[in-house]
Amino acid sequence: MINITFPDGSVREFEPGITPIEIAKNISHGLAKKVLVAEINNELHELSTPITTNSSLKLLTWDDKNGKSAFWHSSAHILAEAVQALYPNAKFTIGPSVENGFYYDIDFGETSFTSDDLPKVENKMLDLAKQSNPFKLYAISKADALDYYKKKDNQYKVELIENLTDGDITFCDQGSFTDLCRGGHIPDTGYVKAVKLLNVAGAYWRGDEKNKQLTRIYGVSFPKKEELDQYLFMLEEAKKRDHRKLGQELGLFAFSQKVGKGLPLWLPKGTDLRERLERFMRDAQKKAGYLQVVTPHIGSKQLYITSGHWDKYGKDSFQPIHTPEEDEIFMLKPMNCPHHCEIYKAEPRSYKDLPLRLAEFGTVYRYEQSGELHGLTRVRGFTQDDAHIFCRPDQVKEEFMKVIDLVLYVFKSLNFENFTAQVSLRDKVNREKYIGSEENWDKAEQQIQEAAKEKGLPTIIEYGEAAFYGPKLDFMVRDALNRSWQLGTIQVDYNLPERFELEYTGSDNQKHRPVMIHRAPFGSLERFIAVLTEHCAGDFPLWLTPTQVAVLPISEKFNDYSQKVVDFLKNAEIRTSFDERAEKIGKKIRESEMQKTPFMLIIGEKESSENLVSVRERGKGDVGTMGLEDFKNLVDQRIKENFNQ
RNA sequence: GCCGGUGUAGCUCAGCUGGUAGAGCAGCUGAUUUGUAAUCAGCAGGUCGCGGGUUCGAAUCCCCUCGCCGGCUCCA
Repeated sequence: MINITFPDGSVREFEPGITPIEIAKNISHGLAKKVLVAEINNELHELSTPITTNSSLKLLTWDDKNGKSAFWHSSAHILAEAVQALYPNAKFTIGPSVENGFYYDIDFGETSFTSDDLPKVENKMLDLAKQSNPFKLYAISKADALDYYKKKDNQYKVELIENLTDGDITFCDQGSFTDLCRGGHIPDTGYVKAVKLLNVAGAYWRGDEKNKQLTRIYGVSFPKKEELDQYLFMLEEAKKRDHRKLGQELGLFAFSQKVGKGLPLWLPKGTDLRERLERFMRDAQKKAGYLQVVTPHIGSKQLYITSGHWDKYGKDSFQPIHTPEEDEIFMLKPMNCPHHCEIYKAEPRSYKDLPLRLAEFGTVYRYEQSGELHGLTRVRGFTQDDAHIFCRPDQVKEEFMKVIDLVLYVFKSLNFENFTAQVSLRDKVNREKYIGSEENWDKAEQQIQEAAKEKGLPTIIEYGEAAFYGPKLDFMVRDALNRSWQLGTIQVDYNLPERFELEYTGSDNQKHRPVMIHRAPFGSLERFIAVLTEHCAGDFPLWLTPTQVAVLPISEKFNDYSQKVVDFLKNAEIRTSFDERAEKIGKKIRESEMQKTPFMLIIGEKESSENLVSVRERGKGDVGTMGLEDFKNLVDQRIKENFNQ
């Protein structure tokens, strides 16, 4: 007999060779129907895999992350089978599951495949699913595997197999389709009840832009039709939160083809919101000991030769600006750090001056690839809430922790809860692409991780994601469509102090080199506002929103009293709009609702004769009448609630 | 930058296989004076993204180019 250990720690005995599906049946009929795949000793296996030794076993269903992965991965096989049936010459490469579905990268050769072709593939997939063909995993020798794909003239699979070890290679059959695959499938295709192919896209073989571009088909599948409907509904809802749509509807920003792509134009309301955010950050930074500075939008070529950016990015940047006379060359500034280094150098520094924290809302320009531009999240001209902290090596960790506090304060004030912290370290192998000493890197990487840990941040570590000059800690937040964006960033830099020969006099009266920390809690105002907009679906917090109150007279007869209300509110520094048109109240309310105005004051006969306002609050509806002072107090109280929660 | 899609009035969109453009909303004018998500009527508004070609004739077909959208690659 063998011992099987379950996730709850319980252990049961079974005959050697028993399969997970038999164990599931043994536990309950319901479970046996629901279970999709098994995790045996922490590895995904088919339910038909015999277990011969003492093992741990987790029976995974649709409710488990890995259960979904197996389901979607298996769906990718069905996608391939459908494509093979319709396009016999298509060559298959890889087809994994992803966070929300699956894809398959396919070389269609000369045939063009477009989104118009998706429905017929989708239908074929459903046909194949209905056949309930079992997924059969079996071992194959490297020679036979290579032979199989060489006959099919599939250089991609051949390349994959060549990198595998003989003895570890498995194929998986379902219906008439065979694929190289390491396993972890659902029992048969019949489990897939609903399929939606979402889009086609180009993707480079092995993610390298020098390689051939393949056609990637994205899809998602479900064990129940209703779940697909729900998912599609959710996607529609998410689109309504898109900051590009809301930005236009709420009059926050615009783009102009004439001005140029990736160059946002801030409209009055957007500017209002943006300036308020700036003020918020400026105040927080003042308390945290930052000093505000201002630097020009351009800098001489020499500045960037010193910083090293000229060599590394010169060719891929906006091209230099030449003056009419002499050989003067300037560049649009792609970052603020070199300027700040020169501010550091403007006077001699003592160890007593450190840390020196220089902050600037610095507008920078970067030549981003055209295909990368995306609303406000990826633009060519943007403003960072930048600051550089120059400190002694022994202050790095403490400064780092203070910045984490600041970022968390910002996130809390704006009700961001779903963020992750990503620690980006060097690539474990290719060390030559990083500058700076091994010792400094090790020290910095360690300090970042310690600081994050002590602050209790939920972190993920990514190797190879560090900047070339130092490791970093990024705060990642998702947009409406679940795409992940980097917002706040904290980066250690041992490079620029070296290149700019920054120094301070220590207590030993010797010259020492400071460490530089780059940090931007918002990241950029553009991206931050984009993600914030999607996060709150345009319902900005009361303290931040451009228009806090709309005053809506029921008829023009009450415009005079309404004007008094408006004056009172403006005097109380409450941002107020006044709709004095001769429209019906229903229409005025509707339009204010669509503008997501937090408060509306409805003014009619009763209000004007009794010096009252009738209050309609966002999300609550009519909350009754009150005097002006009481209303002002209500607004103040709501603002406080946001910060105290 | 690459693959695919797309581009008609300020906005959202219609316009079949080629016969020189239409709706709703917004705007303007007038009427209406209204009680918690759209009052009515009239008017005005477009070199159909730009440039070229095919054709007797192009929003529609072809080529080029620009913007936008979905991915890929990139992101100091």
